[in-house]
Amino acid sequence: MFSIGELSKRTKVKIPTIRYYEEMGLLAEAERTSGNQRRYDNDGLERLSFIRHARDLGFSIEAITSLIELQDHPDRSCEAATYIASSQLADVRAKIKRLKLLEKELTRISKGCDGRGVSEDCYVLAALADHELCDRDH
Amino acid sequence: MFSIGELSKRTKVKIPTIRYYEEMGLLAEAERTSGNQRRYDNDGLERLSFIRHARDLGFSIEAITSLIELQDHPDRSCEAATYIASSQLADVRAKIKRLKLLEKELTRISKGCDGRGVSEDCYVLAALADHELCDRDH
DNA sequence: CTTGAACCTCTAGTCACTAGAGATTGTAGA
DNA sequence: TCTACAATCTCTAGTGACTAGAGGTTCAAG
Repeated sequence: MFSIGELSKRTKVKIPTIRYYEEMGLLAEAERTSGNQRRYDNDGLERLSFIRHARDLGFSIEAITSLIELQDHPDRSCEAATYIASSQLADVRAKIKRLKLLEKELTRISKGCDGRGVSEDCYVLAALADHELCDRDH
Repeated sequence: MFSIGELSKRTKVKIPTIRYYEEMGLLAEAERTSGNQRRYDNDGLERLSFIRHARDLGFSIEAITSLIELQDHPDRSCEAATYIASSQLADVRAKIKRLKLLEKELTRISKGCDGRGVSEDCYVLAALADHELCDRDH
């Protein structure tokens, strides 16, 4: 049995965040000492690691809640879990695509006034003002 | 002179968002009719387009505030603006890098239980629970 | 002059935390 | 056993960039 601070250190999840997860129902309510402090065991550690990993992968709290529910009801859980993971993957791919477009345009914009003589107007500001200069929509 | 609804239509920025930008000081306070409704001219339209474009590119409200200040004080504005744009670009590139790692891992996870026979435990959940399976840290 | 769409302000909610105040508890050393 | 102080507790409020809704007012077409 260990304290919230210990759990925090082991999982690298900040203390207020742990309490927040508990409040949100992601984490079961922890046992308490007679003095009302939380105590955790290995189960709590594993569950929090799971949550942390899923958050790192960009799953929303809502999605994680679903995944946890699936863990507790193993019937059909595999298909549902795969579905959630695939949606997440599609989401990530869409974000990458969009960011690449942004990268392209920002590269163009940033190159405006490099080492060479600075013209009267700032190219960066002009580029931002004039959407027509963009190669594509966004 | 046109109304906030008209401005919204032309810029594709929602009405409450326009008011929010005004409140944040991004947009100058609009002129008002005798009945207290906002009226905009071409200047307002251009400034909002600028803001919208910058937001689309992921610039924060804070960064846009700086860019707008630069527009009003053209001395040295070019270097400063280029700096802001470059930071933004670095940020975007970092995000892309991170998302690509996530994509890789999610692909691996999603492939767990495809069409073939569903095993006893869900691979997706197991993969999420066990960080050790990851190729890299995140 | 009437009607109803569009506008106004204000408050509160979203997501996933984070920060701080003020009080209580746990624990190591004397 | 006492003391000191680090760690914990609950609670409220703040973050960024909006979004939603209530309840009231104004504009413009017919």
